[in-house]
Amino acid sequence: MKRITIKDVAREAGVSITTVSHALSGQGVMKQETRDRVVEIAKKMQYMPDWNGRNLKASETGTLGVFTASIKGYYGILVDAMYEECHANGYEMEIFITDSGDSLLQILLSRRVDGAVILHSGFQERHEKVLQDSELPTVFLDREIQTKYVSSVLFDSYQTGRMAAEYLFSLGHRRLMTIRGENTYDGIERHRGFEDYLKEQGYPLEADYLLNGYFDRWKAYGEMKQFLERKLPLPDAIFAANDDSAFGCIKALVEAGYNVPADVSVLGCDDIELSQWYVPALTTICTHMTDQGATAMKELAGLMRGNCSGKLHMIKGRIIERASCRRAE
Amino acid sequence: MKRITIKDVAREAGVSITTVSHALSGQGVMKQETRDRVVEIAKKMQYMPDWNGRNLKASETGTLGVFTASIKGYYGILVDAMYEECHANGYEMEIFITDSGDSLLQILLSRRVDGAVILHSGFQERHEKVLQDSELPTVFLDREIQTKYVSSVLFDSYQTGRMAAEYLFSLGHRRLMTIRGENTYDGIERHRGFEDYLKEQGYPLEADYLLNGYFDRWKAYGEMKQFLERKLPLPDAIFAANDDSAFGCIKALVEAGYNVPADVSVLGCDDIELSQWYVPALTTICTHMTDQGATAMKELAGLMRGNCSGKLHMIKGRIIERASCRRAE
DNA sequence: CCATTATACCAAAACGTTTTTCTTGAATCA
DNA sequence: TGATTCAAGAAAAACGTTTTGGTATAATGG
Repeated sequence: MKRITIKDVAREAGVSITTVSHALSGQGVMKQETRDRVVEIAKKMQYMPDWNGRNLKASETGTLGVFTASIKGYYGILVDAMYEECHANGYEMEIFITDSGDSLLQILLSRRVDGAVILHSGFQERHEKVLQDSELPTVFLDREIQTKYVSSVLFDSYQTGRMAAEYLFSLGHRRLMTIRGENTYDGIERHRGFEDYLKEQGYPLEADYLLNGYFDRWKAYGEMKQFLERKLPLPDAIFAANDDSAFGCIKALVEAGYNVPADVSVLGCDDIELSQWYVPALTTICTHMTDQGATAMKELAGLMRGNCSGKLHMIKGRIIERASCRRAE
Repeated sequence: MKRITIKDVAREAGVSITTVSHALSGQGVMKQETRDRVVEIAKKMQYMPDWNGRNLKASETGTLGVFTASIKGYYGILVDAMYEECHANGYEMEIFITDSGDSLLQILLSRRVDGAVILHSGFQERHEKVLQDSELPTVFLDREIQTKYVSSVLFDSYQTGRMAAEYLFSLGHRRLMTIRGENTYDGIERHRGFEDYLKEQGYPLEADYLLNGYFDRWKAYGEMKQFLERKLPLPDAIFAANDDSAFGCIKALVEAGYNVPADVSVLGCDDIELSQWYVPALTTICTHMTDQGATAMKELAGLMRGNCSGKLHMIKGRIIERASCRRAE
């Protein structure tokens, strides 16, 4: 690959590289004519300053890094929201997809980003320590860390679980089922809140009515199908840990000849775009994913401007009533 | 932000920076004891070689760049597929989201990527010329460019449009409607194929039966609703330029009291994940999006290994029969 | 006419690496 | 013993920039 450097431009223009640099950046003093000529030549030669060379010298790169394990589905929405906010604040955004916390840290320390948003379950305590030492402004999106240079944005999963139970209770349902997502911190918290509320109300969750959906449509579909084959009494209502498992669950119910919500109410969680398009339109708890991503990036941009760190933004769920839940007679 | 450099390690270990570099990379000759000690110290200090410094020297960075205007929806799926393939080939992947072809080019030339996949409608002819000069191995995912260093992966949109018409014809439908996506090259081609086939069969598309959906659910929904208010005869079948507009279209039909497919068949295009979950399950043309992304990255990886360039991978659509289309009596 | 100032430009240092070349002292060989 | 090789490591150059600190030449002031 050929690379056109500042030297090439300097040679072509018959000036020093200093002059080229100054001409292009608008710095220094020189004849307007020289400046124009150099700019013209640089343009004609399609010269673009090398990012490595430039930023080796510079202390700031104008770039914020986003570190995640995936940009699929849920993560894609978060990252996309960050992008908008990042640009709105005049920063470039770089996305780094990494498998492990180790590689994350390596990239974090070796690449020149001015700040970072981290959304990675592989990031562990030992990594936190190193991050702390690096003094890089950082926002975490999936855990609570508040130190110097570090803020976090958190979704209140426990409260959401409680909210789900409370809502279904308020509709008059008492025999509840849940399809939990047990593979993430988020899922565990949602479930804990749900179960706590039921226990407090004196209707603790029965073992047969706890299904494992792993936040996955097909897993939830399979679990539900299996449950239906056991011919146990149908629950009044089901809380699915996310919209995806709600869809899987509804599919199994519909295929077995049941009607949602006439025979059983189903409550989802997330409010992904599909939910309003589904038939029946899904009643769900909005987790404000776009808001989560935007808030994280906004907080980071604030940190960059010197705002005080150590903040915690707690984002709360909100019930979106549609057609998949109904009041018990 | 504090940065630990090779100098810091050298000072701490009481050796030269050369020795540190050699010790860490396993190069050069030195006492095993020295090597071990330096490695140990570097680890303890959490030293990570700076990417800028390193790659300023190196000719290859082991990184492939993906250039796109968005990672939302459709694009997210493509990019995600690329990521898998990229890592499988031992490369790191960097995603650059840019607004314009100009900024794309700027990043392309200034960042050190070994190769690039471009999926950006803002990339224009004048940019192609510059790219050509740079000799960077590149794969385009949305247009046909085949030159030295450049290959392309294309979805056969024209053929897909024909296929759609042919399929609906084969079901016995004659009065066809289409909701086209006129804002992209892809959409224009799909539509052209669709209309050509109808013309050839002697049933040219009537003007009232051509709706503009811009590949968008809500736009399609609005257009369809507006059409229904005009009380023109319902078409036998509708070809929506993508699944999203199919959903919008079906929603409008259902709200107006019609049944899909009993009253009208609807054929989508893309086969996004939701399609099989929708009610009715959407009959659609699979565009193999994951395959498109993976193929592009695989081709790029091949280019990197010196495979000959200038290839064109044409990906064909395939009808997925589900529940939204039925045979005419 | 000498000292000062302004103009227009350039040389060199610095950024953090890797790599090539060089130095030093010890060991081996003839 | 003097020449040669080897080991272990260091100095220096290179990568492409920006920035700091010059250096000529011309213009100005007294």
